[in-house]
Amino acid sequence: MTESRQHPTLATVARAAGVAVSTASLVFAGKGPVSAATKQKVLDAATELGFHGPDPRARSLRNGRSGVVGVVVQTSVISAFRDPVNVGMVDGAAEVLGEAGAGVLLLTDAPHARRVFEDAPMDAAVLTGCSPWATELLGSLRRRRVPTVLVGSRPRRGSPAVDVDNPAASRELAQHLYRLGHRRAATVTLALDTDDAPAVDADRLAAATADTAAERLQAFWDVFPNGRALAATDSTVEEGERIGRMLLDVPEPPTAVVAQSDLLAVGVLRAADALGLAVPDRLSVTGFDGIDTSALDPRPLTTMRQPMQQKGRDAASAVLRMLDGARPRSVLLDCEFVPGATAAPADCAAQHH
Amino acid sequence: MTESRQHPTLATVARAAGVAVSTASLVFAGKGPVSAATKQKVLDAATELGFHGPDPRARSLRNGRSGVVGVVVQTSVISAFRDPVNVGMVDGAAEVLGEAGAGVLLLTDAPHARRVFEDAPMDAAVLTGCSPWATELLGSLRRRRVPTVLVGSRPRRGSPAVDVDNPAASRELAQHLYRLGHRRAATVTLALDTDDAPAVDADRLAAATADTAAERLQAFWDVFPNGRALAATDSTVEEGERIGRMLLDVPEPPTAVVAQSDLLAVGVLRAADALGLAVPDRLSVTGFDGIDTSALDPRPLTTMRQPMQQKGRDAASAVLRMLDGARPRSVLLDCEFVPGATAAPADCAAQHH
DNA sequence: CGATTCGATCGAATCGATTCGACAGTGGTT
DNA sequence: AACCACTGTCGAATCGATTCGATCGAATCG
Repeated sequence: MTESRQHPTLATVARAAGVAVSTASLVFAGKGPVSAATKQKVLDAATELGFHGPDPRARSLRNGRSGVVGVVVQTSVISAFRDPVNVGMVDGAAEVLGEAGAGVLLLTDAPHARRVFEDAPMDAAVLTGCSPWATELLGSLRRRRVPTVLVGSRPRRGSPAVDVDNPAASRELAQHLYRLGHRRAATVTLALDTDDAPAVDADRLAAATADTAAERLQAFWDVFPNGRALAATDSTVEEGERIGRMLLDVPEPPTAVVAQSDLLAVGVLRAADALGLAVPDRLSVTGFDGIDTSALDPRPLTTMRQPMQQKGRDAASAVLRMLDGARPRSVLLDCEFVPGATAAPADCAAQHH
Repeated sequence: MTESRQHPTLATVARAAGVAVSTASLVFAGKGPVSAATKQKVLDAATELGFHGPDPRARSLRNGRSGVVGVVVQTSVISAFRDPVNVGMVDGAAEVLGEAGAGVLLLTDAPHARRVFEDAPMDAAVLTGCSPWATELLGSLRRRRVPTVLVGSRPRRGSPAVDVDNPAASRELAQHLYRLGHRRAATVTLALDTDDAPAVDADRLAAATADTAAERLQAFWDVFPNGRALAATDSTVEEGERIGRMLLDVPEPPTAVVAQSDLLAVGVLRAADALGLAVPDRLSVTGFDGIDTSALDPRPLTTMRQPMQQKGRDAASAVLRMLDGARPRSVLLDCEFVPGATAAPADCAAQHH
């Protein structure tokens, strides 16, 4: 009686129902053979005592699973989720994980959250992006024997990766411009490393820590070997405009700019507007991602649409398979070319300028 | 020796170091008095065996804390995070929780994720928004004795709430318009309930499930008792434009539109543009939130800036205090009026139209 | 009718840590 | 010399479930 005000546990309920704890457990697990009468007795006792299912903590200790998958995004939540690509990815992952009964533990690589990262109960992890910390975080996860899937980088140390085929997609965009007659092209890359300086040369590419940015730049240079490349620090419209101005506000501006993300591309469009360069007449601009930019700019972007949510879904199912002991292979998803209206044949006047 | 390939546990390490489990535990907890020599022995044994800290699952069972706080957003991640207000809130919460060593479990009120919601290990929860499910979810959390803080709704059933002072802020905006001479005003509300129909009357307001939308509408009607009100289904630019057209494409359009969010306000601006109504000369538009809309529209919005991240931070610290046994009071944050450039004195021509 | 299954239930071990009370040794106080 | 406070260490109980093997009565079979 003195325990009537305590947290009810399986033991409490079992006692009240006059059965063994193990039997009560069977009832809640829905397994084993339990007579209807006993089941009802247990359920009644549970309602009576206000017991609403077994404690997840105890359960997770016993079966070694917490039912939680960590999803690690770069830097802060706010800056990661400013980019619809990340949001789409997390959404896709949350969808699949949710259906499988697993929760999403949102983690960042921020230093002040390292304690959480190290201590958080998680059965598996999805590590997105390519921060300089990624390697370190991956190491920590491997030590803890947490199966990990990478998103947006190459497979490493036995962890499979889910990503789009960046080289193919980027080459397709560059070649599209090349076939339209463009010979003077430039590119705005995503962050390649922690360096804030925009100038990018072959050495910096070789030392880059961000696989995605590096692959896309390499593909660009495969098609335009002498194309100028400047690195943005973030995938935002503002950065796109800033770098765009640097590329376009010169005596002999390029006739085409390949931006490594749609947000950057919109920024380049703004820069072009400000400098009086008509798009696509005088300047062609391509993006990457295929997000909805209609709210940002009326001109539909020429871009590659990448399946963001699918990336999240695939990463999630890979991670779930790893929990079942499988060793899933890396996944390379295809992008889809979106013609848009920001790329056109190279303007003769501009070429002969 | 046969256990050399097993998961190392505290017990394994203790045995290898020749000390008791309890002593080894002291070492990792950094508590109790342990001699430097013993400490080193344990640490060495741990490195040797590849033991990297105690298992969070076991720890959480023992001390009844998992170090995880659930953050519940409405519907899917992708639609919740389309709104910068939610992102800012989650970011603020993640920041405070991270510093306190707690993880963020991202949950949705989606039906297919109910199992996760019920079973997830969490010590406390932050419940955002006012979906029709909120009451039910709150009930479930209370049964599980999970301390909960609400964001964006009124305090309920002993759960404190963190929110901005919607009545005051909304009244301030409406009065601003009134003082500018506007007498024919209309409003675009956020979703009031699950009904998709735009028309809103006093009865619907009385039955509304979304506190925020209801409070803002009430304040609007306090100032403009006969103002027309239409409800959006989402806080998006598209919805703003759709409802904006319904409000403005009539014989005698209002001279001012109060939108309940900045995204809706930008949509109204678009609708005004499309109908040839100059802003702010012929039409004044106000928003709410104070997000950065520069990428969406060059005209700085007249709006109320709400401290989104602060909401998240306050909710997080309230929840942490509840974990310490306190019963924190609800928090009402102030908004800041942003003059912007989309509200101007009522145009005489329009008034006399 | 005795032997065999099968279904329902129970007891006890286990998951991996935390923590409290006990205990031995050490140095200082009167 | 007897006593005390304190430090460092240990053993054992505990958190709340899951699960395996054992048990026992009843139904089935030859």
